[in-house]
Formats: sequence, structure tokens, C-alpha cells
Amino acid sequence: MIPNNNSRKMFLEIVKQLRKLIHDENIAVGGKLPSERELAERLQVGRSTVREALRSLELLGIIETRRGEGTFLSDFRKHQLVELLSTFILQDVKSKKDVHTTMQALEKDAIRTICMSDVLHKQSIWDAFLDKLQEEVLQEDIIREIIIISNNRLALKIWFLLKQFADEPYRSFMNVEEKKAWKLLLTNLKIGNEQQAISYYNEWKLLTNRGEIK
Amino acid sequence: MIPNNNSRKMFLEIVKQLRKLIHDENIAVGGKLPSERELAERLQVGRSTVREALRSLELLGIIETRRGEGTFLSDFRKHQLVELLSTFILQDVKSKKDVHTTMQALEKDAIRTICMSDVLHKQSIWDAFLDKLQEEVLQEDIIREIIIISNNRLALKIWFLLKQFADEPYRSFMNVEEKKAWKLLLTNLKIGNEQQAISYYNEWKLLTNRGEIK
DNA sequence: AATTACAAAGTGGTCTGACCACTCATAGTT
DNA sequence: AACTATGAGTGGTCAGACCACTTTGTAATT
Repeated sequence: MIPNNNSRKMFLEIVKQLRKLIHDENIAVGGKLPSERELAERLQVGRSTVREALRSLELLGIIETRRGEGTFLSDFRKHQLVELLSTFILQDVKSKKDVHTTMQALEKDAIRTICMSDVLHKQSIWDAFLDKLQEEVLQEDIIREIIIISNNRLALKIWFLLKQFADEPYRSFMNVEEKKAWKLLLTNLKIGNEQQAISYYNEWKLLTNRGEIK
Repeated sequence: MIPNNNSRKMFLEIVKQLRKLIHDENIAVGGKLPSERELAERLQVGRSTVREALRSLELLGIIETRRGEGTFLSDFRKHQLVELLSTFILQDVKSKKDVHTTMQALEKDAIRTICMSDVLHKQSIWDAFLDKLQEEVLQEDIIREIIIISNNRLALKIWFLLKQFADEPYRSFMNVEEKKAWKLLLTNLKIGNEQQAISYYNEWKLLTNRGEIK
């Protein structure tokens, strides 16, 4: 039960143990972990070893630690990970172009998925959607809705992640022309006309890129 | 220059410093970092603090350490990060289905990108591709090539990451029928016929999914 | 001269004990 | 009742000590 001693990376073992502990004790997001000193005693290792494991998890944003208070399980759908990915993983992806391209791939796929679904384009949600376009609406809000409806949570997560790297042409409100394109897009989405839907999507993209040169 | 003292997370600062050091000293993948003791002295912090930073980067798979030898910058397109993501980040993405769907989205987009490119489908690389199909060839190898050609490094990275979660229907060799579909796919890719290319892609996917029920 | 054997230096891995800075609950004061 | 001071508990950091392991240089052997 205690593969403590020599040879291989104790602190990695502690990371495992911590994951187990979090699971076993059913510690919820925001919940408190035992103190470093207590963990050291319970796991029969030095405090520094426990700390190395904890610091690793902290850098990942899995836990959060507050001096004088303790260590807490954090909601890791936060920022840490994004920053890390940006500095290390994405470091050599020099052009923001890839980010935009990949986002558009996900967006288009959502549209296509919806079009090909027998169920989705029969629902009346699309009318509610069209109503939304009457009001002030953010670009990112409506495209996010589309991805949500396409029912691919993973794609949504990735899209969300990428959005934070993008130059944020998504944060602005739609103008009249954009809304016009979207109305046509939604209309075709409703009846499952993939070709036309994608076509209007591209048209919309051209409108939003009016400023950019890349 | 030295925001050492009190208040905020020294070890996070060290992580930054290390990143800078790696960049400044132009340490390549596989290259050696200064020893922990030397780093401690150069950065004017205790060795344990340096270690906390190093251990974090190790858990991320950014560095690799060998006892008695030293610390090395590692090729982080390896495994660590994937395992972590699988246990923490992707924990609530229950269905493997999303993984497959998202991968296919990226794959299809690569195909579409290539078709729409004026340059790509005029090159003769496609003949070499067709030759490859004569030999034994892994499914993942050929689809990876496609994504590489589409020239979106970010998409490639994400695809690579996802592949490691997939049930690996990619690791097997192509059978005769699959090769047939791919030949047709490539032929259309060469002339930029998006419709047909995607169509044959879908056909291929049907062939590979013969075992699955989902 | 070449090979082997051994010792030393250097490195990461871990533990211990000691402070510091901070938070919080509580006892004590007003 | 409201406020204040104290102390216990917690994370943050450091220094020093071993240990296990690898590499390297040197001395002994062949």
C-alpha cells in the first residue's frame, strides 16, 4: 500500500494519492484539503514532498491555496490552464490566424451537425433565436448558442478556450448587415439546408473581417 | 528586477524566470538546464523553492529530470499533459463520442481547406500520397499528413491531443476497401473537389466504424 | 599503452527543523 | 455589546543535512 521508498519519484506518487484523497473524501469544488503538515503525516512523507505535489496541482489550477487559510479544491475551468497553454503549448503558433481558423472549423461543424440532425431543425427554438436578433446581441453569444445546440461539449470547451486567445472580434455587437446574414443563416439552419447555411456563415465572416488584412 | 520578497507566490515567479532563462539561453529540446543548486543561487532563492517550480513543470511534462544527471527540457508533445487532462479537465466529457466528433470536425476542415486552396491541389505531392497507399499504411498516419498539409499547426496539436483519448481505431492498418475510398478521396483532393472529397471521407468513416455501435 | 577499478564530484530526491506572514477564532478588555 | 489583543493554525521560504545515482577523472593493474 505504501510504495514509498527508493527509486521512483515520490512526489508523483503523492499527486496520485491526493487525487485519491480528493475522491475518497468527496471533497467538492471550493472544499478544503487537509493541511500540508497533516498530509505529510498521513502519507508518511516530508512536508516538502507534499508541497512539491501541491505546487504542481496549483500551477495546473486544480487547487488554490491561501496563506493562513489552507488549500482548497478549485474550479479549474478557470484561467490558469489557459495561461499555461498560451505560454508553452501555443508558443510556437505564431500567427493568430490558426486560432481563428480552428475556431471557424468548430463553428462550421456545429452548423453542419445541426443541419444533418433530424431532430434539431424541427424545433421551434429557432424562432426564439430570430427574435433575439431584433435586440442588441453579441457575436460570441449567438455563435456559442449554436455550438451548445450542436451538443458537443468538448468542442464547446475547446472553442471557449480558443476564444480567449483570439483578438476578440467577438465581443462587439452585431450591426445591421451581420444580423441580416444571420437571419438567413438561421432560416436555412431551421430547414437543414447545409449548403446555404454555410454560405451565409462565410458571408458573415467576411463582414466581421472587414477591418483585418491577414 | 527582483520582485522577490513578501506577499505573492515566489514559486510562480520562478516559473516565469525559468521560462525566460530557457528562452534567453536558447535551450533546445533535450538540452540541459542549470542544476537546482545553481538556479537557487542565480535566482537568489532557496533550493526548495526552485524545486517546487521545477516539479510543477515536470508534472506538465515540460521538463524531464534524471537523478544524478540533471534537468532537461523535454518534448512536451509527450504524455504527461494528456494524462492530466484526461483525469481532470475532461472528466465530465463522459462520452467518447464527443472526442470522435471533434476529431472528425478537424479532419474534415483540413480537407476543405486543402480543396479551397489555390496552391495545394496543384502540387505533385498527391501522387506520392497515392503511392503510399500501395504499401501498408496506418490510418492515423495518412490523416495526420492531411492535417499537416492543411497548414494549421494548432489544429494539428489539438487533433494529436484528442487522438490519445480516442479508442484508437486509428492504430490499425488500412484494408483494401479503405484504401479504395482514400484513393478516390485523394483524387478529388488533388483537383479541389470539396463535395466529392468529403463524401469519400464519410464513406471511409463508415468503413472504420463497422465494429462500433455508438 | 591500454584497460580496469575505484574514488570523488556533481546531481536530483527527500527529510527535518526553523522562521516568517497571514488568517481566524477566541478570550479579554472596554 | 462592541472592540481589541492574543495565540493557534496555515501556507511560504530557507538552510542544512543525508541518500541514491551518474559521470568523470585518476590511479592501479594488466
